[in-house]
Amino acid sequence: MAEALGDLMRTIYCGELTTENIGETVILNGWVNKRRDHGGLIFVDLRDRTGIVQVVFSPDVDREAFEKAETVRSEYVLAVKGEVRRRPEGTENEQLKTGLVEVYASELRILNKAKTPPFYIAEDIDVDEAVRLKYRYLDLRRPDMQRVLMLRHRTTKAMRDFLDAKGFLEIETPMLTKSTPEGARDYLVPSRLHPGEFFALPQSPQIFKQLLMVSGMERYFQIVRCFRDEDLRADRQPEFTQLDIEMSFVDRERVLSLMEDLVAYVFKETLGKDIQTPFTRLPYREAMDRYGSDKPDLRFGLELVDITDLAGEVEFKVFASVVQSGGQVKGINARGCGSFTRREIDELTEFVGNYGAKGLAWMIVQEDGIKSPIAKFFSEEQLGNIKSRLGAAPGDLLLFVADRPQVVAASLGALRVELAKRLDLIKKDELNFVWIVDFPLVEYDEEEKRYVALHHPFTSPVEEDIPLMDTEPEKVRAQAYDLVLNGVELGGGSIRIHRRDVQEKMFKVIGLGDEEAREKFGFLLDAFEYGTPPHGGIAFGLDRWVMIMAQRDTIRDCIAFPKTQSATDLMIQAPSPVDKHQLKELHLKTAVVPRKGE
RNA sequence: GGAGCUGUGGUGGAGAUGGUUACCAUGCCAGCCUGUCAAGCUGGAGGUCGCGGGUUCAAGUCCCGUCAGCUCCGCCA
Repeated sequence: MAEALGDLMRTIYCGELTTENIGETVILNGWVNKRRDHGGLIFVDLRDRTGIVQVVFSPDVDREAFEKAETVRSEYVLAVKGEVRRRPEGTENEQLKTGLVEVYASELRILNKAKTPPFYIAEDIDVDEAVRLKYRYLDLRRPDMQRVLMLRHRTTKAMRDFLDAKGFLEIETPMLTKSTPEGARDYLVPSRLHPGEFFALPQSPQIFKQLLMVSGMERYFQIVRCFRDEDLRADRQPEFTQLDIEMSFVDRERVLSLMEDLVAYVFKETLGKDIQTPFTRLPYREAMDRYGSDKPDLRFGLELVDITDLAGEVEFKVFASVVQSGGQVKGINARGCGSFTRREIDELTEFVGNYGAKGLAWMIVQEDGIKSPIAKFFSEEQLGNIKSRLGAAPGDLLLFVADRPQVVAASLGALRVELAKRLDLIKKDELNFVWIVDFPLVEYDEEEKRYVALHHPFTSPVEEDIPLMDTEPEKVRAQAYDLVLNGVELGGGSIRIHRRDVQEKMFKVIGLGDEEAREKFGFLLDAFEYGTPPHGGIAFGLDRWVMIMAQRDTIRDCIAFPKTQSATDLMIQAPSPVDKHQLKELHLKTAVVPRKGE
């Protein structure tokens, strides 16, 4: 029997009650977090999005309210009117923000009943994520989830405030747009009015924001949904949100420093943290050499050390042959890990195997020499050189991978992070920002047998490298930059190509023929002929940004209604088959035989 | 496309070597209880072990397949 809200509209939020309110008569609206029935006295913890306060139902105060309270259960929706009183001495609850007071209910309306929820609505619950996702509306009732969404709100608010103050305009771009080559797989939307043709959902508003620069908008931003039909990860969802930014008449330094100000402003406004600027700038090459990653976590050391030159001289065949065939040998000094058991080292070997490494050579440094199955292939002098190169001391464990540079980087880069986790070297509260700069413009794709853009095909090469585009494209540096925070790629951008001749050259390098370029990007090439200012910008992954600020392990926790790893929504059961008529209208036929029962 | 982990009442977990009514906690329901706060006490209901097949006299437990969730590789300009 749900009752009408009537005049019992809240006068204050549960979490806001303090000793200041003692003596006041207040009206609370919220959910029953917990009911404790003592027979002659009932306590109800009432919860709204601000917090919890204890409501007392006593027949001495109001018998009708008390009797109604006996029927109340968890998650019932209530309106309560009552007097705020200081709790009797000895019954204060220090764990509750409002624990010094309680509300004596003089009137209760049960606005709605509730089924027993499948899990307790509280912080730190231990429930299968699938259950949480199926009942996401209940999951989001939990205070820690609400806090993340509030933080997300404050983050976007701070972004908008900062950019507005700096003269940026928030402009929307189309969701129904055009499929383009390069990049991720598109989500396609069939066109009803144009049989056999499709829109694509944007992977990013890249081209539109550049066109807005041609339009003379000068400074643009957008908090915008992007879509990529690729496999998911803890930090990758098929639809995610970017803070997208573009500016005219700027160079790289101008963009980076303004973005540093933005980051500092947002962290100050949301978390109250002071961020030191400018951020470190680390060339891509150096990041790969020292950390084996273009998104290194700089909160700890464990840097990769190149011993290719030393390894080429040893009798150990695995090392020598790798070096001979143009590979690399690099190592990490896991300080103080000399006590690792054989089993632990085997685990690490298996770990690097995931990244293509065929093995993990190891040496334990002891007072009286080196303990290692491969030590016998090395002379004393060679061992000494390796030790000094890695700065090894007794008690250290040295780990080596010999392979193609990509495999060495991937495996040791990952091993570095794994070791840091195992050794607890990562300071959880540290925020370590770094710009990765001087990316190559293109890299050779073995599968496609052509050069592909490392960033995207609109990234400007460094001016003096332009001539190299014809001769040694892989040596051309791009005016591109990524912002990395604690090993997570927060965002990336570049100064764009704004000259038609350079853009055409770029298309040529990546093997995009004149005709295809014309067909796919003709409008862009045309636009570039009408007075395009030099421009550049960046896009940040908002979900990842919030994830780090909220110290969560997955962006699913920072998105109200996320998808599972197989890109489904467990709550609304999407995707789903559609009606035959819908398909017919869209001029579509599926090649799949529907499963039984569908 | 691949590797790994997980799947037992609503929820979280336990169930050596295959063997009688599948255990514990919590939640739920009922009763008692006027100061609790993840209240307490007493009693009760609730699962056939993700699904399918196989081995066996007998399977939650072994085998095969499959589905789902998560982590990772590939992929993600």
